[in-house]
Amino acid sequence: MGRAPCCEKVGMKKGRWTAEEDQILSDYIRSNGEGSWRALPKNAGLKRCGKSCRLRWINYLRSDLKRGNITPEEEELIVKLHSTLGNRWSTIASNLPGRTDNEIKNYWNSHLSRKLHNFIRKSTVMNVVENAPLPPSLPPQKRRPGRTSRSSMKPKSILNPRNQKTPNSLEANKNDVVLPISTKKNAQEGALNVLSSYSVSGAEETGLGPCSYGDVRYCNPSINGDDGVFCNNDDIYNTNSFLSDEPNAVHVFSSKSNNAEDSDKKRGFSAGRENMDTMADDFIDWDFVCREGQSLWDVKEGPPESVLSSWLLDGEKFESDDFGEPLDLDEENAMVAWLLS
DNA sequence: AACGCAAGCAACCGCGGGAAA
DNA sequence: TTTTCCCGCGGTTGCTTGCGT
Repeated sequence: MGRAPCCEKVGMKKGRWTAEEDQILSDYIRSNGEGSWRALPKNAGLKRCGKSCRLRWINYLRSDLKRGNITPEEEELIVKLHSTLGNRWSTIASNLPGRTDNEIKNYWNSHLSRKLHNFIRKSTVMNVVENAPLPPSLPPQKRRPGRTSRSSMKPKSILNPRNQKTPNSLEANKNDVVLPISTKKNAQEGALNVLSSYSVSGAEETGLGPCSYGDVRYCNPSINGDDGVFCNNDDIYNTNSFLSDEPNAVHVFSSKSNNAEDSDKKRGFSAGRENMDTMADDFIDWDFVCREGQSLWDVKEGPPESVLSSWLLDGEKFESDDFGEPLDLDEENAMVAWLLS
């Protein structure tokens, strides 16, 4: 038996709240207090779902909310807490007075996840030099300010033949670089392993190779045994070539496209961002990145492990796979207190 | 100046936990 | 013990705004 709806859906208004609705809700809660959200709309005379009223009050109308940008101090605290708590936004928010879980979640998904994205790229690229020289000069990143778009985080469709080149048709890019490869976590059976890349923008798109996230499982493992190919540029899935003939090595590719959006639209691709995260967990040698990486906010000083791990671990995965059982409330509070100390 | 695209944020949705009946 | 209901959380979506071309 399915759950009963939280409220009568018919006749309920959705979408943006008007100033008038805000006023009604605020007035009602100030005189009657919070709670009884299910009954609130009817009592207050609002044509809104109770959940919607609650959300509006908590995230916007409460008088104790702090407005304005997240400060660097708050950001650091968010990162620290996230490293311990994972995606438990409400718990994190409870340690940031005036901030809501929704606000922090949005901030993480926009600002901080992009930092993570760039950080991974930077940290892995920096290690390339251990095995092979980087190209003499990489074109500077050119992108609009702001976060990485959702669409640009999508893998290229593996279903569209346009996206699939046969290995034979591929040629190594002269800018390709060989990386050490992780054998800790293998991709799906029959797939190639990990890697990373730097991005090159401003060049034309010439086609998509088999080494983007979406395509990696179609790479032919016989090409070079355990080696793998994986590309991660600013628009993470773009790549156009691969070739490797060295054991325990992978190629880092230059990209010839900086606009995955158009390609995705043309192919009708759709995928959630978490898919990328999950796949990244499968493919990336986190130990390697953690060990060698540098701080996102201060490249001169290595970050505390607790902080660094936050950037690199998906909250869910970190709870279930890497850090044992979730903390109970007391342990969690103790951990938070320790972090805040 | 107009258009298109991407970022940011507000809001919605589904689910799980806990309390009450 | 089971069922129902409410609340809260986290993930996701879609609208608005602003920037770049």
